[in-house]
Amino acid sequence: MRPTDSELEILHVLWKHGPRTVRQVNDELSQQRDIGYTTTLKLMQIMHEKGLLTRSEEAKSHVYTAALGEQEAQETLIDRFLETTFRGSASQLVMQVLGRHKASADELDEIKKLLNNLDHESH
Amino acid sequence: MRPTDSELEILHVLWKHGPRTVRQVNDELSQQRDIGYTTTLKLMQIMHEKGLLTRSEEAKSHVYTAALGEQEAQETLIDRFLETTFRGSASQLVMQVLGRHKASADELDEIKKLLNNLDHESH
DNA sequence: AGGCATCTACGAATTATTTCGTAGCAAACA
DNA sequence: TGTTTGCTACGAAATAATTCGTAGATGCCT
Repeated sequence: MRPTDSELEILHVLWKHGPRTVRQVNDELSQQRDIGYTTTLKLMQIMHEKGLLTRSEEAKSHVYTAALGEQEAQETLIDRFLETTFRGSASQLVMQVLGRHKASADELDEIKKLLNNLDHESH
Repeated sequence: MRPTDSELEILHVLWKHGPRTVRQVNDELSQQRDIGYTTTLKLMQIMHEKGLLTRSEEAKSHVYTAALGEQEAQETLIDRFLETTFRGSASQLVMQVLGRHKASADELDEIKKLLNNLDHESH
């Protein structure tokens, strides 16, 4: 299941805040950009059909929940991005990202730690 | 200028082999998947309109060249991907990629070297 | 009860992308 | 010269993604 960009916007809201109604999601999205209520509604209905969201219909306003975790979604998207943009070369992607985007010292340390672990595994 | 997935396929061919005719690009793409000649032609014409490709019309078969470098294109795409999928957190992206995709020992070394350089810059 | 607010569902317009058929032109060939 | 081959240009269909208007239901408020 490959979320589109608009679908990702919605998923981000649900990942961050937990289960939400269309109204709540729309309020959040409205802060970021112009978007009509029925647009959000339709998107979430389609995502529900696709299985990206589950929903409880008990209350008058349905409450939606992301059907997949953030990591899980990111994995799918990375695979695809890596393939289309870097022809599968993970290290090339990493190098470009590190070269261009700032990471804090702590984050750099974390990455180094991870690298060392990878080294040990391969010995 | 944001290349689509199909456009990227074509750019990859041109980056790898240098200037090529529609026929040559199509021959290459045909090895990867089913695609009609006029599909490739149309795509490349549109990319030309958009300014993604330049072309020489001297010969009967036009010769196309990528108008932007591979790195340059990757930068644009990374920025967007980082934003939509990781909400801008570069280190999170790097961690996920390293955790999930194999890189050779040499590549890991290169990444470490880069990390050390980044460290020094920040001191 | 009557009117207002809020919700869902649905249809449809719009835009972008991908795909390919057809037509017309020009060079190569028999 | 007439036919075949290979090219470009163009139009348009098919698909996907995004957007929003309208209609109908339900509950709330006076």
